Amino acid sequence: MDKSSDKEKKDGKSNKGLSVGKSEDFSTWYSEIVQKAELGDLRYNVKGFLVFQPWSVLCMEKMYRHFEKVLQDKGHEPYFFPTLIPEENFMKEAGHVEGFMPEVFWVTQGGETKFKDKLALRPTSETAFYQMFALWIRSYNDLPFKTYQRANVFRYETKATRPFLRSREFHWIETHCAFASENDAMKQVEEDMETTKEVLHDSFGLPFIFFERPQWDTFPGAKKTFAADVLNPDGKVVQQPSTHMIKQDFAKAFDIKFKDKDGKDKFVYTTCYGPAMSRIFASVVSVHGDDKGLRFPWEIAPRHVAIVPIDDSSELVEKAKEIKKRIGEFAEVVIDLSKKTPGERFNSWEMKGVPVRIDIGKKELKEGKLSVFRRDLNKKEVIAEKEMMSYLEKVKKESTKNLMKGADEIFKDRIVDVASVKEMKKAIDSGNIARCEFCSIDKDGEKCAEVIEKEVGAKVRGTNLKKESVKGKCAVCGKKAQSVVYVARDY
RNA sequence: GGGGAUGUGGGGUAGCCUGGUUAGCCUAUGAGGUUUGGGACCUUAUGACCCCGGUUCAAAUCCGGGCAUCCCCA
Repeated sequence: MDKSSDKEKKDGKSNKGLSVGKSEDFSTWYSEIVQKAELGDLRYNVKGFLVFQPWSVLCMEKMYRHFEKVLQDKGHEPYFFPTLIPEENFMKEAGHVEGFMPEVFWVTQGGETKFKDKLALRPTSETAFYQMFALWIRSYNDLPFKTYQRANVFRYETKATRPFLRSREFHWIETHCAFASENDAMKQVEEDMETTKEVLHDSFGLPFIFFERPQWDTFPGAKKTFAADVLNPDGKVVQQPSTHMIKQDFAKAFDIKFKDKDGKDKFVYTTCYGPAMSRIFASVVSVHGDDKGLRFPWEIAPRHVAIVPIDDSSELVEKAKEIKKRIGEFAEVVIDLSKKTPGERFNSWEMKGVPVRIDIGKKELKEGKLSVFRRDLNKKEVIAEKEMMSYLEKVKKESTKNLMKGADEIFKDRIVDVASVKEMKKAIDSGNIARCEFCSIDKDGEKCAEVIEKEVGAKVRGTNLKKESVKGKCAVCGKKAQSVVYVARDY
């Protein structure tokens, strides 16, 4: 047998499972898991767009529900705004225009009629919300005014697109809020950061660092931008929710005024916050996944339990149904009646990442026991059937914590202090985040940041919100340092 | 922004250099059957050369153009 047919055989087999471990080749692992666990179908024939398949949709729906509940509890009211934004709105705020223009999809025609004023497919909805804010907000009694919507937005990305991580259409929540004072607005920004921690870390198990972005890297039209960076296994960071303290320029451009207690008309202060479900999903996949495939925190698992009857005899199928009924509302259960061999079904549920698998065969039936497998620990054990519910409760309670614990380890030892560009390059090239003293994250520091981009191929992510003491010199230009910044490659 | 590749059934690929039979293989999918405790097997069926032009008796293969996609570097 020659080499090429050996390879074919190997390739053929790998088509079912993953051909590489996550740690040995993350990039290949990621594209494989997207296809093989049926998260998304990339064959849709518009570049940068993909079909979201059930296994990812079910998870993202849960994320949405969770996020929306937290936001509503904190006083945000839900809206659905139109997808189209008139060019006129869009052009009102100069900084915004400059930042988003290169990425906007335009609708220029309806049927045969060419529009005189084209319409933007929203890349974000400030300019849609704000014109309505101007109509709705009258008095200080209307403030704070806190809204959100779940929406899909469109951006003509010029960087390489990747499924879920960066697509030209993505799914997110955007909050838009208005306040009477800058102080109130700043408190909202802090609340947004707290929300991010509650949801992303405490519920979804994703570790991140919140940075204040340098002045040259703020949201177009914002005064200050704070963003959570999640670290990927390959050492690159992914920007997750960001929250923005917006300049009053927007309120002025859209004429959003309120009559204050003193009888005077004043402009509001606005903030916005944008957690992207599709991108958070990408982080859940890449952070929690292992060599066998996906793993999910219980709360956002597409399904919780898969029951695999070893063969298709009616007694086993009946037993599976009975167990499903008994689990009832406690967890979402699928019974796998596909005609694949048991081994293949075991493997495919592990790849798909259900937290618990229950195998039922004649052996279990006879002994009144169940073979159970928990994905967080990849541990298989035999339990008495009557212990089933307490076992599920235990896994529900522990599995998210276990994943979180594993994920928190990621940052450990990955932050390396450096004092020169050379050291920085070395640290970044070996998959770390570099931390150094830096002249300034105001405009003055931009030149040094450009040097870093050019020499190291990485970006200044900003300053950690936890205050860090500065005593030395900028690692790039050698002038007196004012900040400690983190530098990383990003997606 | 710069560079390098590649387009062959649903997915992954061989064939291309050196033009020539019915375009091979793995996988997926449909049907039938034997199986079933960690990625089974048999029979059978469906299904492809990116587009336009050129060279030629003959093009998946060579040439030109277009379109699309992927990778790397800064």
